[in-house]
Amino acid sequence: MEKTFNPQAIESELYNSWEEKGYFKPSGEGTPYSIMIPPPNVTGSLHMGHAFQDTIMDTLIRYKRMKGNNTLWQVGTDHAGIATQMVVERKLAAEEGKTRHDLGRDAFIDRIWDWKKESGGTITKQLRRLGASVDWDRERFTMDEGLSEAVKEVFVRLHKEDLIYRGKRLVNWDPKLHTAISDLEVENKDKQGHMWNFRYPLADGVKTKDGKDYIVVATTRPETMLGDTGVAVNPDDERYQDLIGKDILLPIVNRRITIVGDEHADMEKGTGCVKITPAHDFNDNEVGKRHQLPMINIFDKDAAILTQGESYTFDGKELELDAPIPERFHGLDRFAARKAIVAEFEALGLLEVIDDHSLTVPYGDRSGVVIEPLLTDQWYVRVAPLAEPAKQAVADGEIKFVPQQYENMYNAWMNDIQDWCISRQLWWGHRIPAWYDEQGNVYVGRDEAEVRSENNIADDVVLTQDEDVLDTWFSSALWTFSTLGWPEQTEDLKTFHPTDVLVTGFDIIFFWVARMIMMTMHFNKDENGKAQVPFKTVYVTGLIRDENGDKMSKSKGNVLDPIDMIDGIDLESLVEKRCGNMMQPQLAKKIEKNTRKTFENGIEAHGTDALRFTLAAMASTGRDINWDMSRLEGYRNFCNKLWNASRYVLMNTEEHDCGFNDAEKEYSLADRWILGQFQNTVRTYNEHLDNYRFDLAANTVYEFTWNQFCDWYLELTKPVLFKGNEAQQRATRHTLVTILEQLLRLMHPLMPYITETIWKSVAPLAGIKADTIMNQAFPEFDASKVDEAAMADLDWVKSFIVGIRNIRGEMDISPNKPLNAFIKNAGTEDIRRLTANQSFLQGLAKLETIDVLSESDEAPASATALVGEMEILIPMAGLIDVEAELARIEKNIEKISKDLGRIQGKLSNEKFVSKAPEAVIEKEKAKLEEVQTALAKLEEQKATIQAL
RNA sequence: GGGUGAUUAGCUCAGUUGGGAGAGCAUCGCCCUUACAAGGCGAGGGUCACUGGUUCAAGUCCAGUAUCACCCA
Repeated sequence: MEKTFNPQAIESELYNSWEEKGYFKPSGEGTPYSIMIPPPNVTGSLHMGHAFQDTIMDTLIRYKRMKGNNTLWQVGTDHAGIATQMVVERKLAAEEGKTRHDLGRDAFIDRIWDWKKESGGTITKQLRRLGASVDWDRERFTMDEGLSEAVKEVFVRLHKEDLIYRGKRLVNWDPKLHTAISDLEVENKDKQGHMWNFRYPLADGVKTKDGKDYIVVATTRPETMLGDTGVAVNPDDERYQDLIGKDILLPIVNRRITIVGDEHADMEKGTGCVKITPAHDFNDNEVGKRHQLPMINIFDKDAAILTQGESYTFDGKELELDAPIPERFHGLDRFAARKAIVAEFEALGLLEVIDDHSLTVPYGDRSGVVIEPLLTDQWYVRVAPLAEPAKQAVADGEIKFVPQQYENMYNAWMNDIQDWCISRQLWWGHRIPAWYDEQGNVYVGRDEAEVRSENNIADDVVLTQDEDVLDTWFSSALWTFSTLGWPEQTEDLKTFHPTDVLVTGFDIIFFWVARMIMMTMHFNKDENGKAQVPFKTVYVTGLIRDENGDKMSKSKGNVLDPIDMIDGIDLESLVEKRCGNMMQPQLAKKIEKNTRKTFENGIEAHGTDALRFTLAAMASTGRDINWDMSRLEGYRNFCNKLWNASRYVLMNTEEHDCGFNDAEKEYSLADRWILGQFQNTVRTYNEHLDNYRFDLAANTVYEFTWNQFCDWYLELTKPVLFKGNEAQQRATRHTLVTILEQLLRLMHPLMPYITETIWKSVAPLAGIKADTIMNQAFPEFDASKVDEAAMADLDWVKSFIVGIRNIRGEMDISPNKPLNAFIKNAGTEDIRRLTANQSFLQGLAKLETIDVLSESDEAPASATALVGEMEILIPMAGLIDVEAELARIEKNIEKISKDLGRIQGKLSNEKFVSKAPEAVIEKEKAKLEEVQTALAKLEEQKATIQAL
């Protein structure tokens, strides 16, 4: 074995061999256990968040696989409608100067498939590098044939059940991408803006209570006044009560609109009068609906002013109402229109005041432009009926969130759920299975033939399919069952559904998790007809942020590629990667500067195992993670530690008798101790994994490996291996091999590569003949191997050695210098332990002699260490000066006196003694005695030395 | 405005029935000791955000305040 662990040398080759041998496939035996990967965007690449979640999924899958479950980790990608279409459109524009319209729909879609072929491999390559043990033969894509069938089937069935409908509604319109988006795709940002106060003249000579012939409305969107169809005042507002039902003559367009009384108008806010534009504001829309005001649309698809307002009723019917718009506004963009309208009000003397105002502005999360509420024809899922069972499933504990607090978030959203706008004005996606005849009648069916036959439509009637596609999340919502073959009732579906765990980020609980629960429960029933949940547990991860706690994003240029953590990357390549091909090139300079500052020397290679271990170690419950390179380095060092410990074990066991036979074995105290320690580690580790506490599991195994196995046990084997008899050596070798072999199995789910590599050398020594660690049994706790007496004895040995090391450390005595030790005040138990472990003590504390003093013996002037009541003396002659030892004793006395004070305080408190549980009091009493003894010994030592 | 979470060592974070404040990294000292200098041994470092309450006992439970983050309106 190499002296330093070199991950690159082993990883890819191992992965390929695992994959080739089919180890990732379900075994077909044991209790099924399945996880569906949250499908990443096919044209994207995996970021640290994916690496995090994939590590957790792989850890769970490998853990369960080793426990004998029939495990399936289903892999796949989604087609990411808007994102993908945008990428290909940009590419097309950059390379050929064409738009998708130049190509036409079919040709453009072909281009997207080409692009998918070209870039789709990125993710699968990354997943392989991460060691993800997914069953590649089952890889799915949301746009593949089977899944498209499922999408169609679901759409048609929901439509038949009247759970899908089409309607002219106010939607979130993205004027840049020319598509509707769901409210989840809208990002609300707080902005500083203005509030314009306009005078709206009252018609028919009506006057307000204080004698004015106008009222003042306040608005943040002046341009929409062209589409105003009413003004609302609060019905309880005495200032305006008598104006309800009266008319206003809307300036500029000279339309008569009515004053209505509605709670929406807040008496405290502004003037108490609100203009109502039902076609361009969600709140106004509600008001309009309540008062049956007409809706007037004034914007086109670019959010520029129309030449003529379009008026509708709330049933979506066109109205006869004439809504002319003066020519000077025609075609103006909404922001230009705003300026023009304000200027005109000012010119008319109707602009009262402009106030600064902070407001929330909706932005499209993809396009970054301000979203416009717009009246369009869209398809909707009526979600409320689907939400009921979905809420119930969580309430009943059929689905558990880890951490549990996310249930609140889920419930809050589900309780106030809005219908889901599922149509998108895009080309890339599942085309909506609806056809129109020339009269505009709509028919839904699996294909045109079905539509014709079900509706008795003659062949000569022209039908055209809806141009729109479905929201990507519509197909993702079917992921757990569509990937298993639904609508066919396949064996896979029966075996692996419901799945066990969903591992995902909190940011898509609404987008995906909730919708998956609703869709799955609606379409999947068990043999008793009970709705099936998609998964039993939702493990919600936090976000991975950069070292400053900022969200990682391309535009900030602080994104890290997990592969760069694994393989390393030089600074220039990293700068190029972050600054090249940017949507906002003006940011490149700043990003370059930050990158050069944060990663002065680029990034070193750390290997997959170190990355995975780091991610696991930082995965505490649902909190965001601030990425910390030094943690990664620390865990890479851990890999190296494990590697070298294994080298030591192999060097001392290979080609030796390791006792996997009938030959006599004489186990040392250290052997019995480490076997027990390991069992305790196994127990806690299992518990932590079962509770999804990957951080604690990682810590447990780290602590055992480094602080127990390496720091103590390996050192304790040296005296045996170098000086012991054959039976002793055999037993220690047996223990070394046994512990290491099992430890590797224990760690395999977290660190697959290094464990497999070492295991292949170690397993044969333990008499195991197998190809891979992957399907070895997972270690289970065995109480019979925990020897409590050995644990106590070894604790004593440790304190002895640490005592000597303390003296050496604090007195600057080289660890190489052999010392002579005297023992004072030893009890019979001390003597037993001392004689039984001479070689350990001498070896690890580097002692030349250990002499036990009898009570009458005169002790030389010494530095002292305490083990219980026993004193270890290191003669000072020639080594230690009096002042230094006095200072050391003084420091200890101070420390212990503090403890003493605290304990005495407690025990002299009558309330404590009378109310605290007996066990606690006993513990304090024992502690008191211990501390008092130690203090007395120290004082005694101090006096002795002072007397010199 | 409503809700959730966070605040513990210089940094990143653990701390699960309330009972001696922990880890990794960083810092300081000594050591290239025959598995490992990506190492060994030792050391220093914290009014557990603040205020009040419950309790014999609070980082932990309760109430409030402050700051930050996120979600919703």
